[in-house]
Amino acid sequence: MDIQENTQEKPLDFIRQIIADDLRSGKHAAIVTRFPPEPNGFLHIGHAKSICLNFGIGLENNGPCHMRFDDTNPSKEESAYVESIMRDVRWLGFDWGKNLFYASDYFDQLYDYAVQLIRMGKAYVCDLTGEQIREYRGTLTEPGRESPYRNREVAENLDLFQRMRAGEFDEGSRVLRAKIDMASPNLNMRDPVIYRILKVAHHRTGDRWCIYPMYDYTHCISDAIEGITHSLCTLEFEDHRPLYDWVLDTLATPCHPRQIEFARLNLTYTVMSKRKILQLVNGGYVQGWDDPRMLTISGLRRRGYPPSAIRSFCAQIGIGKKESWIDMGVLEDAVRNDLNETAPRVMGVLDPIKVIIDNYPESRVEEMEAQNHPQRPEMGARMLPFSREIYIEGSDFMENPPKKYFRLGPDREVRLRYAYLIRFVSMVKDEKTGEIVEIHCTYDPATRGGTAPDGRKVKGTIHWVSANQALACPVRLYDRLFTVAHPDAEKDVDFKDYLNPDSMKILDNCMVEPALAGMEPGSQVQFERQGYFCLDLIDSKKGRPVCNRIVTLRDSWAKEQGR
RNA sequence: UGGGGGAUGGUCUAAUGGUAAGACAGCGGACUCUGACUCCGCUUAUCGAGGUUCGAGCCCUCGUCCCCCAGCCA
Repeated sequence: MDIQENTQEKPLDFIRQIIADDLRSGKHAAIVTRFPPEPNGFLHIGHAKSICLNFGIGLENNGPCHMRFDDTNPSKEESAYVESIMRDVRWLGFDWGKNLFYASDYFDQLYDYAVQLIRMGKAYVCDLTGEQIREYRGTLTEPGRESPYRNREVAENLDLFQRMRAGEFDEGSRVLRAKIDMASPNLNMRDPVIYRILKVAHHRTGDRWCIYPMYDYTHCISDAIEGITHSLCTLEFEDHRPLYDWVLDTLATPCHPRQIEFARLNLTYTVMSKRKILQLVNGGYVQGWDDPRMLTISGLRRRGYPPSAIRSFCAQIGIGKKESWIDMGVLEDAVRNDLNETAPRVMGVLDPIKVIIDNYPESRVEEMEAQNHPQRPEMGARMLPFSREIYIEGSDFMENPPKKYFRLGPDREVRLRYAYLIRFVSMVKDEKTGEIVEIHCTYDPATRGGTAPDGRKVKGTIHWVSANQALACPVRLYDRLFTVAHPDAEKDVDFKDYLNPDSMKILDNCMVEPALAGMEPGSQVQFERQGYFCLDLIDSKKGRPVCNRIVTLRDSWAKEQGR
């Protein structure tokens, strides 16, 4: 697979420029990056940006990109998340080869480094409570005060730290802190906690440890151990960089990677934070983490997004330091572009209305040849059964059509795609409801295939399925989860108030062409004139498809009507 | 009123002292057996004020606005 598809001719983003400079100057002969998720939740489209960046840079420079789980907080982490994260990254098309790591692999080394820090007089065991530590830390504008335990002897610190590890003290009773500067204007430098007691089993190390290292201390050392050259993270870690550098400058680590921060992804019409996504799942607003309306990787997969579309989206939005909101339309555009190239075309009628072709022989069934992709003849053709009774789309007939309506109506002629020209004769309405229940037409036998030998022009072409051979197929129409571009913009309004009540519509009466019966769950198709759909991975069975709408086609008629 | 970042069309991204470019959105048109695709055209931007320079989005100065930081989370 050519994963570099969209990275070829674009100008380099600022991170890739730094990397190119480092290569050119000889600072580095090779590049090593890493993707460092915490296994405490599912990956979403925002992570995809980071994945594409880190693995993309790896691919471009023939350098590895390590997969490293940042698993230093066992109270939140589970191996189930490890599995799902690996699955999602692989599905996105990336491969870490043998470079699978866990921060927990480094617990022994991390401990040894901490002992070194103590020996250097650069770390101390502090007995202050959490609350006291906060009080001593000072505020944004006032310096902090030194802990009364700050000047403990090295020997005492060593002893206490060893006993912390041995489990002699209660959770929360003591921590190990780096001794830096309580007056620093950067709060992260005011003697940050680097180890805390957590009497919790770890998903990988079990009960071996009851003290666990903190992120700031762990991440930089893990990077250094692995020989990472460029450690890419999001903007909120900018303030942490001085601490990242302090640890690596203080300790004799194998190398000193450079941390570079970039802006995280924000998308309109959705929420991105783990906390809010969790609320949607736990509150039953969506049907789980892989609900097709969710922008989790698993949700996108279930929705039918090809990984290549997500990759090209990530390439398109670029990397910068400015906080930005990408319009959902850009993501949708990326899927349409991708699927337009690859998805076979198919006939599917979502809101069937029966058409009876009065002059067509009752028992006859013809086979009409239909292209699988009009622009790609190499994708071949299939045969569509045609007969006297067919279904067409409810919206393709109007009793009183407005101007510029090209479809079927009284006294009109339209083309049935790949079949015949038909002309309206009459319609039958339900006596009680007034609803149109069937339409009678005649066909022109001379127009087989869809072209009139007399050269007469027919503006409208509509899709159809043969009533007898059609396959009933439940369809779910998905739409944006929220009705406003920035659902979580207002602090005093619950973002859930903006949930789109029509984000999922379930249609039970859809009729699709028989070819769908032979398709594998997960396959993507275009229902001509309607949109891209996929056969649901879970609910579709061979021969009994259930389809999800991935995205609609652009629809200039709908736009016209909206005016 | 501490520290760290950031400001280019409606939204993203580029221009690395030398014609402000591309994508998405929008508008208009062509083509069309998908009102799709494709193609053509158009509208819309350098936060402000000074300065340096032949020349500034880019360099300097002073402002303005926005974001992040006071977890024993990552």
